Amino acid sequence: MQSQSDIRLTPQRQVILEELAKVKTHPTANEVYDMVRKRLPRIGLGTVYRNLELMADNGMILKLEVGGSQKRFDATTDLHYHIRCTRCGKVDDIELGAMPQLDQLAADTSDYQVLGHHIEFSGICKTCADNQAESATN
Amino acid sequence: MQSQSDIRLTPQRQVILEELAKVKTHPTANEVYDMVRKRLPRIGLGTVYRNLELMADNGMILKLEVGGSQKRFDATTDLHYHIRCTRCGKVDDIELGAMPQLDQLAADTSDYQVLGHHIEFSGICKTCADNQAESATN
DNA sequence: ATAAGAATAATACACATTATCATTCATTAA
DNA sequence: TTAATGAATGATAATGTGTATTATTCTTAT
Repeated sequence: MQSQSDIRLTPQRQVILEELAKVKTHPTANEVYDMVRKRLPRIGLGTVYRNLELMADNGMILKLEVGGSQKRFDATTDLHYHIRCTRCGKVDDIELGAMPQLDQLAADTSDYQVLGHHIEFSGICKTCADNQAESATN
Repeated sequence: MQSQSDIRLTPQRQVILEELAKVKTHPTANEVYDMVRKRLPRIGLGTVYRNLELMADNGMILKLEVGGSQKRFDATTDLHYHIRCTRCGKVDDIELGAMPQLDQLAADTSDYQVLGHHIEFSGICKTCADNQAESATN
């Protein structure tokens, strides 16, 4: 019944972790694949998927199951919230203090064993808003 | 530039709406398809997808982009939150007052034009917890 | 009744993710 | 050091969810 930190740090896993930690965005598996491939050109896409999943299960990284059709990954594992641009799909952190007490409230009002929560804002990012304003004045 | 309430209520759309309103769960498109097919055996899956999407755009229903690989649909359109069972994938409403003021906070601390938010709790539903307890005592 | 447009059903397609499996790599025990 | 064992990888096939296409059917207005 061990579920933590006994995974071997293969070169592939190390590079995946390093590349993920490098960026402040929240890349999809494919984007991670592209980043990693610059250093390990022969790595397989399956390996990236498999290891991202594994590291997320291990608590080493965070798997974001946000809106949109792709899952995203985050090297920062402490509780924080996100905002997603409905135009371009980009996901950013939102600077808003965590509210761990929500879990207790949810536990009180449901018959679930509550494990956690996530808040996802949606909106239009600055880039997309600017692009829109630009094409409107044309 | 109309985006509201001028869609024709075809028999298919009516049945989709009725079946969705009947359940308190948050079915996937495929589940809606199965429900609707009992009354309209010749309906196509594409029709279900197309119309769920259309009605969501229209604000008649809610499209939930929660964790897991499938989108879910909800006949209740006012702001409320959800909890998802990480075992079976089921999604239930959580009885927790809406916090619309979060949008303002998010707007203050980001350069997004904030449109809304959603809170998704995760946990283990009673059924799954009971099943687990049962097999543990065997 | 007829023409014009909208909606449907069937099907093909696209994309993200998972499964399979032969090969390679790492580790352990002689 | 070497043989054996199991884990991880890379290549590829398969699956599943959702979207696009298109010929046909249905509505509606005349």
